[in-house]
Amino acid sequence: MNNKVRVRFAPSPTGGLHLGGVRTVLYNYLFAKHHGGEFILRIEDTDQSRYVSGAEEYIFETLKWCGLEPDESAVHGGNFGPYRQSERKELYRKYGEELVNKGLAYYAFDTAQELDEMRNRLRTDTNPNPQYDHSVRMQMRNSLSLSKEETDSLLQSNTPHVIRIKIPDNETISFTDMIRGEVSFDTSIVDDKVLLKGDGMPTYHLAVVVDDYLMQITHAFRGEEWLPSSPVHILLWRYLFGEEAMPQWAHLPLILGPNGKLSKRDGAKYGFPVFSMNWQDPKTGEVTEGFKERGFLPQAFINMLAVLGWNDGTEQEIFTLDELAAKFTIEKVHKGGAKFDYEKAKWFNHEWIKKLPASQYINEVKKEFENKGLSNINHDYFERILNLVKERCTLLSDFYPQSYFFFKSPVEIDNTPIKAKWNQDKSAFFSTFAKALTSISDWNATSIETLFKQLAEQASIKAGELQLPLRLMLVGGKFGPPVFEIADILGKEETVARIHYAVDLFDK
RNA sequence: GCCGCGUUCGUCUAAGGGUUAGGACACCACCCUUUCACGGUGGUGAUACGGGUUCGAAUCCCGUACGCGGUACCA
Repeated sequence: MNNKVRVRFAPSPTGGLHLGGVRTVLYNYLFAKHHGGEFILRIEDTDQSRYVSGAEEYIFETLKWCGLEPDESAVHGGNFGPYRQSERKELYRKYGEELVNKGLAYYAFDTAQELDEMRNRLRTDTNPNPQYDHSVRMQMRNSLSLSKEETDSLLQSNTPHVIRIKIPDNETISFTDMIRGEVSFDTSIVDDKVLLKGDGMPTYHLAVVVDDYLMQITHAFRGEEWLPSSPVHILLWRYLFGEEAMPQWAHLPLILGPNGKLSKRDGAKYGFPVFSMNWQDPKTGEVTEGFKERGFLPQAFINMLAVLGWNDGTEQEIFTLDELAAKFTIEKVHKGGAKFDYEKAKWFNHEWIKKLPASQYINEVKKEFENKGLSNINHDYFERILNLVKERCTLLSDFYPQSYFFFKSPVEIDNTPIKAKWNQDKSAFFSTFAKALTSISDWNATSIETLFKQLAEQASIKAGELQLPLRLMLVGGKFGPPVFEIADILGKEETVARIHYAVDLFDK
């Protein structure tokens, strides 16, 4: 076995991927690339009752959009498959039985009712959540409390059962987390977790250990909600494959919403996306909005997630994926949970819209224009416009309101900003200007502006006083890029037509 | 309840015994610009609390508070 870095992201296909999930993918990916290692995607679909159709496809689409393609997965292939735990079902039982044979685990025949009964019986104010552990295991129906004969006969008659790990009591288990350092637990408060379920599927606890071993995972990153169950996993490693073979672990801090743990409800409540892409629940039809559809660039989304809980030690904040891969180290991951800030997320997107040439996102924007009824847009013309207005756009969806006027002549113009100062002289100026424009031979922003200023001086009107009216004529509102640039792009004919139209309107 | 993890401006964070506690987002002011932005300059604003250790603590130790997570045949 070589010592090449191998990491995995192991989602459970139960719905859309939210911020925290994508960040976990990202950190896995960055760590792998940083070390020239491999990034594996493993689907943890061991709970058939929670399976949601479409969720797996969604995960792959998200990775594609983000540019975080796995080296190995159910769709990318690889030598350590299958990469779906449901397809590995047969593998797990033998490890469970190996543990039972070694006396480190046991068969348990308790029904759901019996478990309820035990918990109700033991529940008190100081122990609201009784566990199935060393203190009660001998009172339950399992291969420890039952005789060998009873157990065998139950097994032979196919009595539904699970395999539980037999957690030793009074032992301290510790490990070194790459982010948190030394962490330890007392096993007497750990319960005898189910390893193999009644339906023959493994639980997460068994599956993650077996698969991380079989897939030769060297470093494992997961959310900090897993920290409390780490002693179970360590014991499993010790019992099955040896602790030396165990991957190094890093428990990532959680991403929080405005009120604690970030949930998709927060998105609806506070008006920001929490999923990477739109997710429609196949059962309820409910749609949860995604960053993609909100108008985020994948580069910005990734960048924002990367620095939510990580920094490279300098003051740099804008990073490309390649830069991140080059600079990412797990030691620089912050220990505390991070509250997601939508305002800052938007800032990242704005920065990326400005940084990238419009050609990188022109197709997405064009799609939106088409949806709004503007089709047959000339590609080069459109690209020029996007580059001109991009610094005013925070989201991709801002491009339409910032530039639709290039494609639609203003019809109703609100002239209140200039109404008080509009007079005969100005009206005359614009008529002269329009006429003069017709004969410009070299049509560009500078020549238009020069002409405009010359004529203004001849008419003894301050050029500044004429700029806002001109803007209103060409744009229809008090916004947009520099007026002469607009005239330049609009072209001679259209510019002149808009001026004539508006002069008539303002004169009324 | 018990166990674990965490805690620096409103938010994301830097500073791993000696700094006027730095940067970014947001906010405010001014400049640039006779649109809206971009940009520039400046400003408001933080080491949760209490004890130690030390010449010296945001930094190390202990306690408290608060937050989050876990306590399923879910992951």
